Amino acid sequence: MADTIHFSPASLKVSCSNCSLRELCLPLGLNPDEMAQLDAVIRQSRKLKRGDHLFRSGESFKSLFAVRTGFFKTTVASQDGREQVTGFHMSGELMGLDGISANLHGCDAIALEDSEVCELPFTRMEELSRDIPSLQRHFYRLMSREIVRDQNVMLLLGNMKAEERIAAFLLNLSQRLASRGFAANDFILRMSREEIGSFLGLKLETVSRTLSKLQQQGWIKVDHKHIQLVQPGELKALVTGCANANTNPM
Amino acid sequence: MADTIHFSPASLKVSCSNCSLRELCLPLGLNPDEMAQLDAVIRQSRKLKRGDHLFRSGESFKSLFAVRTGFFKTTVASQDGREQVTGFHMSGELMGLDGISANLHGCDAIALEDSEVCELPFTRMEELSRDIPSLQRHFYRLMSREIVRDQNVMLLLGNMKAEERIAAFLLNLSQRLASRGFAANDFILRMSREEIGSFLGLKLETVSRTLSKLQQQGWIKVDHKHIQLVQPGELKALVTGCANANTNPM
DNA sequence: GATCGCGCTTGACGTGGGTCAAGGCGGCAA
DNA sequence: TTGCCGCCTTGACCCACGTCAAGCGCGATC
Repeated sequence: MADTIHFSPASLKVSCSNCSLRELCLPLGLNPDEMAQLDAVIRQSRKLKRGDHLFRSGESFKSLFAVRTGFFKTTVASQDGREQVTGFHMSGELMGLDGISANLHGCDAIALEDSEVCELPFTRMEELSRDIPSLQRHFYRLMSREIVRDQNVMLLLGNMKAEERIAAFLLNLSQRLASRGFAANDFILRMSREEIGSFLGLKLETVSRTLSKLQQQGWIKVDHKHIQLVQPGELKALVTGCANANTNPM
Repeated sequence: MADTIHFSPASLKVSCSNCSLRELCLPLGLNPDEMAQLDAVIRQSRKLKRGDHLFRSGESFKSLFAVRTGFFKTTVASQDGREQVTGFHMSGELMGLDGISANLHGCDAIALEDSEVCELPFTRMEELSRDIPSLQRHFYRLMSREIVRDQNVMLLLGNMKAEERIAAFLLNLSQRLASRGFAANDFILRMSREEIGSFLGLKLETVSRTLSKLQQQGWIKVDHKHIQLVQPGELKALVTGCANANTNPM
C-alpha cells in the first residue's frame, strides 16, 4: 500500500487484446496478418505479487517475459552466496535474454510490486522471426541494446564514485519513467536501499548517506522512497560525461 | 617482438578457404549448400598491426568481426574521457555485437598484437540467418552468451576484492587458452597492467601489487608478462564461488 | 492505541585500494 | 656500449567507502 503511484501509464493505450507488448517493446511496422501471427504466439499475461519469482537461475529456459505492468529486479548469485542485482525492469522491458545461450535461466527475476508480464515462448518467437524479417531484426536490436546497457553498467561500476553512481542511477530511472509518460522529477522508488546498493556496487549505508548528501546540497529531495529531482542539471553535471546516463538504458 | 607465443593454435585446423570462423564461432550442423552460402558472405580476412583500431565508437555499424588470430581489447569511453576496457578477445570470438542496436559501433576495438579478423557483413548474415534456422539460433545464442559474460563482469566489479578479481581474471584467461589448445598454466599476457586494471576496475599499481602478493603466496609465478599458475586450485578457492569464473566466458 | 519489526539514517571507526613518488628493468636506437 | 623510454614495482600516505553499532520512524497487527 506504500506504492501509491502505479505503473499503468495513461499515455500508453493497450489496444490489443492481451498485451501491451506491441506498443512497448515491439514497435514494428507489421501488417495485420503478421500482427495476428504475433498475437497467436504471445501468451496471456501472467500476474505476480510483490516478492514472487518470475523465474529462477538454473530453471530451464522456455520463454522471454515482457513487463506489462509493475516492476522487477533481476539478480545473479555466486556459488558462495554473494548476490548482485543486475537490473531493474519496468513496463515494456524484456527479461530472460541471458537464458537463450544455455537454455537455462542465468538469473532470478523477482517482482518488486504486484506485476503483470506477457510470456513470449522463445521457440515460437524464433520461428516467427524467420517469417517476419522486421521481427528478427527487432530481436537482434533488443539483445544488442541489452549488451550496450551492460557495458554502461560496467563503466559505472569500474570508474565512478558513489555520488556519481547514485546520480546516474536516479537520472536513468527518471529518464525511463519520463519516456513512459510519468513525471521525470518526482517518483517513488520501487526498490530498497540495499537493492540499489547491490546494483551499484555499494553498501546500503553508503546509498543512504549519499542520498542525504545530495539532499543537503539541494540537488534532490528524499522522503523515504519518494524522490524528487530538484536540480537534475546538477546531477547530470556530476556524471558528465560518464556513460551518458540520460540517453542510455540502464 | 616481446610476443613470442602466438595465437595460431596447431590444434585448430583451418580447413576452409578463408577463415577459421566455422570451426570457431559457428560450429553448426550445416549442409554443404549452406556452407557455401556462408562462405560467400564471409569476407576475406583483414590484417591489423598491434595498436590498430578495427573500429571506433560512433562509426557506422556494418559488420561483425571474428578474431581469426591475434588478440583484441574493446573499450568504452565516457564524454569526460574516462575509459574502460570492456573485454579482451581472442581467436574465435566475436566483436561488434553492441553496434547492432543503434547501427553505430558502441566501443573501440584495438589489436593488442598483430592480428587477423574475418568480417561478417551484418545485413547479409541477417538475411542468411532467415534461410538457415540453425544459423539464426546460433546468433541468438552468441548474443545471449555475451549478455551472460557481461553479467559476470558486473558481479566481479560489484562484489569482489582486488585479489579475487585478479584470480578470476587469470583463471578465465587460462580456461580460454586451454580450450584453444594452449597451455592452461603458462602463458603470456597480451595486455598491460593498466589495461588489466581498467577491465577489472583497479589501478595499475593495485594490479601489480596483487600479482606480487599472489606470487609471494606461491599461487602463481610472474615474470613481466609471463604468467604461470602454480596452484590454480588455490586461485579457484579465492573466487569460489564468484561467477564460476572457470566455466563462464569473460 | 500499543507493540513489534523492518527498513532506513547516522555516527564512529577501520581498511582496502587509490594517489603520489621514487626507482628498477628490459628493449631499442644510435 | 650507452642512454633513453615505457612499463612495471614498491613504498608511504590518505581517503572513500565498508563495518559495526545505536536508534528512529512508519506501517502492520491486534
